[in-house]
Amino acid sequence: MISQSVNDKRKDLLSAALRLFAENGFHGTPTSKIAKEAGVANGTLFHYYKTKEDLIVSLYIDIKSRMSEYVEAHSEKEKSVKKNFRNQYLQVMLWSLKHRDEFLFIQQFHSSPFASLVPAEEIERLSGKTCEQIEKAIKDKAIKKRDVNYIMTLFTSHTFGLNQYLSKAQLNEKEQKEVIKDSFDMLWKMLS
Amino acid sequence: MISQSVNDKRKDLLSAALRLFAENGFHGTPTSKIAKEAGVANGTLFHYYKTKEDLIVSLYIDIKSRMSEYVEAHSEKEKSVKKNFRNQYLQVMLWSLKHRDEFLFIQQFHSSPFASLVPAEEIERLSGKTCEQIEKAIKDKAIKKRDVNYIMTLFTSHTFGLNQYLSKAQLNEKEQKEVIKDSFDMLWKMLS
DNA sequence: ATCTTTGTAGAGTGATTAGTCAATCTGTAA
DNA sequence: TTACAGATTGACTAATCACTCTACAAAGAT
Repeated sequence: MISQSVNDKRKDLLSAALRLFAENGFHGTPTSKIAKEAGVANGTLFHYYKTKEDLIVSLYIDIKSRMSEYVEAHSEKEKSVKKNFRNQYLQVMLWSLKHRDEFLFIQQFHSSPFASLVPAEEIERLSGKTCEQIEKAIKDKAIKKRDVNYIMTLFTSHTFGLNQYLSKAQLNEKEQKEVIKDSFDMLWKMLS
Repeated sequence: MISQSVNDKRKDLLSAALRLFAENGFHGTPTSKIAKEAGVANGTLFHYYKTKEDLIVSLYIDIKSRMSEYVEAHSEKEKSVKKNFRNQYLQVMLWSLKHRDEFLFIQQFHSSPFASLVPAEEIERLSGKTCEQIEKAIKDKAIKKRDVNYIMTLFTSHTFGLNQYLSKAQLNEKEQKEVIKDSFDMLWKMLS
Protein backbone atom coordinates (compact mmCIF):
# COMPACT_ATOMS: atom_id res chain seq x y z
CA MET A 1 0.00 0.00 0.00
CA ILE A 2 1.61 3.17 -1.14
CA SER A 3 -0.29 5.57 1.06
CA GLN A 4 1.07 3.72 4.06
CA SER A 5 4.66 4.19 2.99
CA VAL A 6 3.96 7.85 2.36
CA ASN A 7 2.64 8.25 5.89
CA ASP A 8 5.64 6.37 7.16
CA LYS A 9 8.01 8.82 5.53
CA ARG A 10 6.06 11.75 6.91
CA LYS A 11 6.20 10.21 10.36
CA ASP A 12 9.87 9.39 10.01
CA LEU A 13 10.61 12.97 9.07
CA LEU A 14 8.58 14.40 11.93
CA SER A 15 10.10 12.17 14.56
CA ALA A 16 13.62 12.72 13.23
CA ALA A 17 13.01 16.46 13.32
CA LEU A 18 11.65 16.23 16.85
CA ARG A 19 14.67 14.35 18.14
CA LEU A 20 17.10 16.81 16.59
CA PHE A 21 15.13 19.94 17.47
CA ALA A 22 14.92 18.91 21.11
CA GLU A 23 18.67 18.51 21.16
CA ASN A 24 19.87 21.40 19.04
CA GLY A 25 16.93 23.75 18.61
CA PHE A 26 15.22 24.69 15.34
CA HIS A 27 18.11 26.63 14.00
CA GLY A 28 20.82 24.32 15.17
CA THR A 29 19.29 21.62 13.04
CA PRO A 30 19.81 21.75 9.25
CA THR A 31 17.22 20.12 7.05
CA SER A 32 19.96 17.95 5.62
CA LYS A 33 20.46 16.28 9.00
CA ILE A 34 16.74 15.78 9.46
CA ALA A 35 16.57 14.00 6.13
CA LYS A 36 19.58 11.87 6.96
CA GLU A 37 18.21 10.93 10.39
CA ALA A 38 14.91 10.00 8.76
CA GLY A 39 16.72 7.88 6.19
CA VAL A 40 15.55 9.78 3.15
CA ALA A 41 17.19 12.03 0.62
CA ASN A 42 17.43 15.76 1.04
CA GLY A 43 14.95 16.49 -1.70
CA THR A 44 12.37 14.11 -0.26
CA LEU A 45 11.94 16.30 2.79
CA PHE A 46 10.93 19.17 0.54
CA HIS A 47 8.57 16.92 -1.34
CA TYR A 48 6.53 16.44 1.84
CA TYR A 49 7.05 19.83 3.43
CA LYS A 50 7.35 22.87 1.25
CA THR A 51 9.67 24.69 3.63
CA LYS A 52 11.45 24.08 6.91
CA GLU A 53 8.94 26.40 8.51
CA ASP A 54 6.15 24.23 7.19
CA LEU A 55 7.80 21.20 8.78
CA ILE A 56 8.12 22.93 12.14
CA VAL A 57 4.51 24.08 12.25
CA SER A 58 3.30 20.67 11.12
CA LEU A 59 5.32 19.05 13.86
CA TYR A 60 3.75 21.33 16.44
CA ILE A 61 0.24 20.50 15.31
CA ASP A 62 1.10 16.80 15.23
CA ILE A 63 2.43 16.79 18.77
CA LYS A 64 -0.46 18.78 20.16
CA SER A 65 -2.92 16.48 18.44
CA ARG A 66 -1.26 13.39 19.85
CA MET A 67 -1.31 14.86 23.34
CA SER A 68 -4.98 15.77 23.05
CA GLU A 69 -5.81 12.28 21.82
CA TYR A 70 -3.95 10.73 24.73
CA VAL A 71 -5.65 12.89 27.33
CA GLU A 72 -9.01 12.35 25.67
CA ALA A 73 -8.52 8.60 25.62
CA HIS A 74 -7.53 8.47 29.28
CA SER A 75 -10.21 10.74 30.67
CA GLU A 76 -13.14 8.86 32.12
CA LYS A 77 -16.32 10.82 32.26
CA GLU A 78 -16.29 11.36 36.01
CA LYS A 79 -19.18 13.00 37.69
CA SER A 80 -17.63 15.92 39.52
CA VAL A 81 -16.05 18.81 37.73
CA LYS A 82 -13.11 18.77 40.08
CA LYS A 83 -12.41 15.09 39.45
CA ASN A 84 -12.52 15.76 35.74
CA PHE A 85 -10.00 18.52 36.08
CA ARG A 86 -7.77 16.52 38.36
CA ASN A 87 -7.77 13.58 36.02
CA GLN A 88 -7.03 15.72 33.00
CA TYR A 89 -4.25 17.52 34.83
CA LEU A 90 -2.74 14.21 35.84
CA GLN A 91 -2.91 12.86 32.29
CA VAL A 92 -1.26 15.92 30.83
CA MET A 93 1.53 15.66 33.37
CA LEU A 94 2.06 11.95 32.81
CA TRP A 95 2.13 12.42 29.07
CA SER A 96 4.62 15.25 29.37
CA LEU A 97 6.89 13.23 31.58
CA LYS A 98 6.84 10.34 29.12
CA HIS A 99 7.45 12.64 26.17
CA ARG A 100 10.35 14.84 27.15
CA ASP A 101 11.33 15.81 23.63
CA GLU A 102 7.79 16.72 22.71
CA PHE A 103 7.47 18.92 25.75
CA LEU A 104 10.77 20.65 25.13
CA PHE A 105 9.78 21.28 21.54
CA ILE A 106 6.43 22.79 22.46
CA GLN A 107 8.06 25.07 24.97
CA GLN A 108 10.58 26.24 22.40
CA PHE A 109 7.88 26.65 19.80
CA HIS A 110 5.62 28.77 21.99
CA SER A 111 8.26 31.39 22.52
CA SER A 112 9.44 31.51 18.94
CA PRO A 113 8.35 33.59 15.97
CA PHE A 114 6.81 30.43 14.49
CA ALA A 115 4.08 30.43 17.12
CA SER A 116 2.09 32.98 15.18
CA LEU A 117 2.05 30.79 12.08
CA VAL A 118 -0.35 28.18 13.42
CA PRO A 119 -3.67 28.56 11.57
CA ALA A 120 -6.47 29.92 13.76
CA GLU A 121 -8.63 26.87 13.03
CA GLU A 122 -5.97 24.56 14.45
CA ILE A 123 -5.67 26.64 17.60
CA GLU A 124 -9.42 26.48 17.99
CA ARG A 125 -9.44 22.73 17.38
CA LEU A 126 -6.68 22.11 19.90
CA SER A 127 -7.88 24.30 22.74
CA GLY A 128 -11.63 24.22 22.19
CA LYS A 129 -12.32 21.31 24.53
CA THR A 130 -10.40 22.80 27.42
CA CYS A 131 -12.17 26.13 26.95
CA GLU A 132 -15.57 24.49 27.12
CA GLN A 133 -14.59 22.59 30.21
CA ILE A 134 -13.50 25.76 31.97
CA GLU A 135 -16.70 27.53 30.96
CA LYS A 136 -18.73 24.66 32.35
CA ALA A 137 -16.76 24.70 35.59
CA ILE A 138 -17.42 28.41 35.98
CA LYS A 139 -21.14 27.92 35.36
CA ASP A 140 -21.23 25.17 37.98
CA LYS A 141 -19.42 27.56 40.33
CA ALA A 142 -16.69 24.99 40.82
CA ILE A 143 -14.07 27.62 39.99
CA LYS A 144 -13.85 31.37 40.19
CA LYS A 145 -15.75 33.50 37.71
CA ARG A 146 -13.02 34.98 35.55
CA ASP A 147 -12.13 35.40 31.88
CA VAL A 148 -11.72 31.94 30.35
CA ASN A 149 -8.39 32.87 28.76
CA TYR A 150 -7.17 34.12 32.10
CA ILE A 151 -7.97 30.81 33.77
CA MET A 152 -6.58 28.81 30.89
CA THR A 153 -3.29 30.69 30.86
CA LEU A 154 -2.82 30.22 34.60
CA PHE A 155 -3.64 26.55 34.20
CA THR A 156 -1.24 26.07 31.31
CA SER A 157 1.63 27.97 32.86
CA HIS A 158 1.19 26.01 36.06
CA THR A 159 1.57 22.82 34.04
CA PHE A 160 4.67 24.12 32.33
CA GLY A 161 6.18 25.25 35.58
CA LEU A 162 5.66 21.94 37.29
CA ASN A 163 7.13 20.14 34.35
CA GLN A 164 10.20 22.30 34.45
CA TYR A 165 10.61 21.57 38.12
CA LEU A 166 10.21 17.83 37.66
CA SER A 167 12.75 17.79 34.84
CA LYS A 168 15.40 19.30 37.04
CA ALA A 169 14.61 17.70 40.39
CA GLN A 170 15.74 14.11 40.56
CA LEU A 171 12.72 12.32 41.99
CA ASN A 172 11.64 8.71 41.73
CA GLU A 173 8.29 7.84 40.21
CA LYS A 174 6.42 7.72 43.49
CA GLU A 175 7.73 11.08 44.62
CA GLN A 176 6.87 12.55 41.24
CA LYS A 177 3.29 11.39 41.50
CA GLU A 178 2.99 12.88 44.95
CA VAL A 179 4.30 16.23 43.77
CA ILE A 180 1.86 16.15 40.88
CA LYS A 181 -1.06 15.47 43.19
CA ASP A 182 0.12 18.10 45.62
CA SER A 183 0.48 20.67 42.88
CA PHE A 184 -3.01 19.98 41.64
CA ASP A 185 -4.43 20.57 45.09
CA MET A 186 -2.59 23.87 45.20
CA LEU A 187 -3.80 24.81 41.73
CA TRP A 188 -7.37 23.94 42.61
CA LYS A 189 -7.24 25.88 45.83
CA MET A 190 -6.15 28.85 43.75
CA LEU A 191 -8.91 28.53 41.16
CA SER A 192 -11.85 27.61 43.36
CA MET B 1 35.79 60.47 28.53
CA ILE B 2 36.57 57.41 26.51
CA SER B 3 35.25 54.84 28.94
CA GLN B 4 31.87 56.51 28.61
CA SER B 5 31.80 56.17 24.85
CA VAL B 6 32.83 52.55 25.18
CA ASN B 7 29.93 51.88 27.50
CA ASP B 8 27.69 53.69 25.09
CA LYS B 9 28.66 51.39 22.26
CA ARG B 10 28.12 48.35 24.45
CA LYS B 11 24.71 49.65 25.43
CA ASP B 12 23.86 50.54 21.85
CA LEU B 13 24.76 47.04 20.75
CA LEU B 14 22.73 45.38 23.50
CA SER B 15 19.65 47.46 22.94
CA ALA B 16 19.85 47.05 19.18
CA ALA B 17 20.19 43.31 19.64
CA LEU B 18 17.25 43.26 22.03
CA ARG B 19 14.99 45.10 19.62
CA LEU B 20 15.85 42.78 16.75
CA PHE B 21 15.80 39.57 18.78
CA ALA B 22 12.36 40.35 20.15
CA GLU B 23 11.12 40.79 16.60
CA ASN B 24 12.94 38.05 14.72
CA GLY B 25 14.41 35.70 17.27
CA PHE B 26 18.10 34.98 17.85
CA HIS B 27 18.60 33.14 14.62
CA GLY B 28 16.48 35.40 12.51
CA THR B 29 18.82 38.25 13.43
CA PRO B 30 22.25 38.39 11.77
CA THR B 31 25.06 40.13 13.60
CA SER B 32 25.44 42.45 10.63
CA LYS B 33 21.98 43.87 11.23
CA ILE B 34 22.65 44.30 14.93
CA ALA B 35 25.77 46.31 14.14
CA LYS B 36 23.92 48.42 11.60
CA GLU B 37 21.03 49.10 13.99
CA ALA B 38 23.53 50.09 16.67
CA GLY B 39 25.26 52.41 14.22
CA VAL B 40 28.64 50.69 14.35
CA ALA B 41 30.64 48.61 11.93
CA ASN B 42 30.40 44.86 11.72
CA GLY B 43 33.82 44.30 13.18
CA THR B 44 33.16 46.57 16.13
CA LEU B 45 30.52 44.21 17.42
CA PHE B 46 33.11 41.46 17.60
CA HIS B 47 35.50 43.79 19.36
CA TYR B 48 33.09 44.03 22.30
CA TYR B 49 31.61 40.55 22.16
CA LYS B 50 33.77 37.66 21.10
CA THR B 51 30.91 35.70 19.59
CA LYS B 52 27.21 36.09 18.90
CA GLU B 53 26.59 33.63 21.70
CA ASP B 54 28.58 35.85 24.05
CA LEU B 55 26.40 38.79 23.06
CA ILE B 56 23.20 36.83 23.70
CA VAL B 57 24.27 35.60 27.13
CA SER B 58 25.53 39.07 28.07
CA LEU B 59 22.21 40.54 27.03
CA TYR B 60 20.36 38.06 29.22
CA ILE B 61 22.48 38.90 32.24
CA ASP B 62 22.10 42.61 31.56
CA ILE B 63 18.32 42.44 31.37
CA LYS B 64 18.01 40.29 34.47
CA SER B 65 20.27 42.64 36.38
CA ARG B 66 18.28 45.65 35.34
CA MET B 67 15.05 43.99 36.41
CA SER B 68 16.51 43.01 39.77
CA GLU B 69 17.75 46.53 40.33
CA TYR B 70 14.36 47.95 39.52
CA VAL B 71 12.52 45.60 41.84
CA GLU B 72 15.10 46.14 44.55
CA ALA B 73 14.81 49.92 44.24
CA HIS B 74 11.02 49.83 44.42
CA SER B 75 10.62 47.41 47.29
CA GLU B 76 10.09 49.11 50.62
CA LYS B 77 11.06 47.03 53.58
CA GLU B 78 7.55 46.25 54.68
CA LYS B 79 6.92 44.41 57.86
CA SER B 80 4.81 41.45 56.85
CA VAL B 81 6.14 38.71 54.62
CA LYS B 82 3.00 38.71 52.56
CA LYS B 83 3.21 42.44 51.93
CA ASN B 84 6.79 41.98 50.85
CA PHE B 85 5.83 39.29 48.40
CA ARG B 86 2.89 41.25 47.07
CA ASN B 87 4.97 44.32 46.50
CA GLN B 88 7.71 42.39 44.78
CA TYR B 89 5.19 40.57 42.60
CA LEU B 90 3.62 43.86 41.64
CA GLN B 91 6.97 45.40 40.78
CA VAL B 92 7.99 42.47 38.61
CA MET B 93 4.72 42.66 36.74
CA LEU B 94 4.89 46.40 36.24
CA TRP B 95 8.45 46.15 35.00
CA SER B 96 7.53 43.37 32.60
CA LEU B 97 4.63 45.33 31.20
CA LYS B 98 6.84 48.35 30.62
CA HIS B 99 9.56 46.23 29.04
CA ARG B 100 7.83 44.08 26.48
CA ASP B 101 10.91 43.28 24.43
CA GLU B 102 12.94 42.36 27.48
CA PHE B 103 10.26 39.98 28.64
CA LEU B 104 9.92 38.35 25.24
CA PHE B 105 13.66 37.92 25.04
CA ILE B 106 13.92 36.28 28.46
CA GLN B 107 11.14 33.88 27.57
CA GLN B 108 12.88 32.94 24.35
CA PHE B 109 16.20 32.62 26.09
CA HIS B 110 14.91 30.33 28.82
CA SER B 111 13.74 27.74 26.35
CA SER B 112 16.80 27.88 24.14
CA PRO B 113 20.07 25.97 24.16
CA PHE B 114 21.78 29.17 25.34
CA ALA B 115 20.10 28.93 28.73
CA SER B 116 22.69 26.48 29.93
CA LEU B 117 25.54 28.85 29.11
CA VAL B 118 24.88 31.32 31.90
CA PRO B 119 27.67 31.00 34.48
CA ALA B 120 26.53 29.42 37.75
CA GLU B 121 27.70 32.44 39.72
CA GLU B 122 25.41 34.71 37.71
CA ILE B 123 22.45 32.45 38.28
CA GLU B 124 23.19 32.48 41.99
CA ARG B 125 23.58 36.25 41.99
CA LEU B 126 20.32 36.79 40.14
CA SER B 127 18.09 34.36 42.01
CA GLY B 128 19.73 34.34 45.44
CA LYS B 129 17.61 37.07 46.94
CA THR B 130 14.35 35.48 45.91
CA CYS B 131 15.48 32.13 47.28
CA GLU B 132 16.28 33.63 50.64
CA GLN B 133 12.97 35.39 50.75
CA ILE B 134 11.11 32.16 50.09
CA GLU B 135 13.12 30.34 52.73
CA LYS B 136 12.32 33.04 55.24
CA ALA B 137 8.63 32.89 54.35
CA ILE B 138 8.61 29.16 54.91
CA LYS B 139 10.34 29.54 58.28
CA ASP B 140 7.77 32.14 59.28
CA LYS B 141 5.07 29.68 58.20
CA ALA B 142 3.68 32.33 55.87
CA ILE B 143 3.75 29.86 53.00
CA LYS B 144 3.63 26.09 52.65
CA LYS B 145 6.66 24.04 53.59
CA ARG B 146 7.93 22.76 50.26
CA ASP B 147 11.16 22.55 48.27
CA VAL B 148 12.33 26.10 47.58
CA ASN B 149 12.86 25.37 43.90
CA TYR B 150 9.35 23.99 43.69
CA ILE B 151 7.89 27.19 45.14
CA MET B 152 10.11 29.37 43.02
CA THR B 153 9.21 27.59 39.79
CA LEU B 154 5.49 27.89 40.52
CA PHE B 155 5.98 31.55 41.35
CA THR B 156 7.95 32.25 38.21
CA SER B 157 5.68 30.39 35.86
CA HIS B 158 2.68 32.16 37.37
CA THR B 159 4.36 35.46 36.57
CA PHE B 160 5.09 34.37 33.03
CA GLY B 161 1.56 33.12 32.53
CA LEU B 162 -0.04 36.32 33.73
CA ASN B 163 2.24 38.32 31.52
CA GLN B 164 1.28 36.28 28.51
CA TYR B 165 -2.37 36.84 29.28
CA LEU B 166 -1.95 40.57 29.75
CA SER B 167 -0.04 40.86 26.46
CA LYS B 168 -2.91 39.34 24.54
CA ALA B 169 -5.89 40.73 26.41
CA GLN B 170 -6.54 44.36 25.57
CA LEU B 171 -7.06 45.95 28.96
CA ASN B 172 -6.63 49.52 30.09
CA GLU B 173 -4.18 50.36 32.84
CA LYS B 174 -6.71 50.23 35.64
CA GLU B 175 -8.06 46.86 34.56
CA GLN B 176 -4.51 45.55 34.27
CA LYS B 177 -3.70 46.57 37.82
CA GLU B 178 -6.83 44.90 39.08
CA VAL B 179 -5.97 41.67 37.31
CA ILE B 180 -2.46 41.79 38.75
CA LYS B 181 -3.79 42.25 42.26
CA ASP B 182 -6.36 39.54 41.75
CA SER B 183 -3.78 37.14 40.43
CA PHE B 184 -1.55 37.77 43.41
CA ASP B 185 -4.36 36.95 45.78
CA MET B 186 -4.90 33.70 43.90
CA LEU B 187 -1.22 32.90 43.93
CA TRP B 188 -0.97 33.62 47.64
CA LYS B 189 -4.01 31.49 48.40
CA MET B 190 -2.24 28.69 46.59
CA LEU B 191 1.05 29.04 48.41
CA SER B 192 -0.17 29.76 51.95
C1' DA C 1 57.53 63.94 19.78
C1' DT C 2 57.16 58.98 19.89
C1' DC C 3 55.34 54.76 21.44
C1' DT C 4 51.59 51.85 22.92
C1' DT C 5 47.15 50.64 23.63
C1' DT C 6 42.55 50.66 22.40
C1' DG C 7 38.70 51.59 19.34
C1' DT C 8 36.66 51.46 14.72
C1' DA C 9 35.89 50.44 10.17
C1' DG C 10 34.34 47.50 6.48
C1' DA C 11 35.88 44.51 2.80
C1' DG C 12 36.82 39.77 2.59
C1' DT C 13 36.49 34.55 3.63
C1' DG C 14 35.18 30.02 4.26
C1' DA C 15 31.66 27.33 5.76
C1' DT C 16 26.92 26.35 5.89
C1' DT C 17 22.24 25.93 4.44
C1' DA C 18 17.48 26.12 2.53
C1' DG C 19 15.64 25.01 -1.36
C1' DT C 20 15.85 23.49 -6.68
C1' DC C 21 16.07 20.52 -10.45
C1' DA C 22 16.65 17.09 -13.77
C1' DA C 23 16.91 12.40 -13.77
C1' DT C 24 15.39 7.90 -12.29
C1' DC C 25 12.37 4.65 -10.09
C1' DT C 26 7.79 2.46 -8.74
C1' DG C 27 3.15 1.31 -8.77
C1' DT C 28 -1.17 1.49 -11.21
C1' DA C 29 -4.44 1.41 -14.61
C1' DA C 30 -5.93 1.15 -19.50
C1' DT D 1 2.83 -3.46 -23.01
C1' DT D 2 2.48 1.29 -22.58
C1' DA D 3 1.58 5.45 -20.43
C1' DC D 4 1.38 8.29 -16.68
C1' DA D 5 1.61 10.21 -11.95
C1' DG D 6 3.73 10.50 -7.95
C1' DA D 7 7.86 9.30 -5.14
C1' DT D 8 12.80 9.57 -4.55
C1' DT D 9 17.30 10.85 -5.29
C1' DG D 10 21.45 13.69 -4.51
C1' DA D 11 24.25 16.92 -6.87
C1' DC D 12 23.94 21.73 -7.30
C1' DT D 13 23.11 26.76 -6.37
C1' DA D 14 22.52 31.15 -4.65
C1' DA D 15 22.48 33.36 -0.65
C1' DT D 16 23.63 34.12 3.97
C1' DC D 17 26.22 34.55 8.00
C1' DA D 18 29.59 34.44 11.78
C1' DC D 19 33.78 35.83 12.17
C1' DT D 20 38.73 37.55 10.56
C1' DC D 21 42.00 40.70 8.96
C1' DT D 22 44.24 44.76 7.87
C1' DA D 23 44.49 49.52 8.00
C1' DC D 24 43.91 53.51 10.30
C1' DA D 25 42.54 56.88 13.98
C1' DA D 26 42.40 58.60 18.69
C1' DA D 27 44.08 58.96 23.19
C1' DG D 28 47.23 58.40 26.86
C1' DA D 29 51.67 57.50 28.67
C1' DT D 30 56.64 58.58 28.80
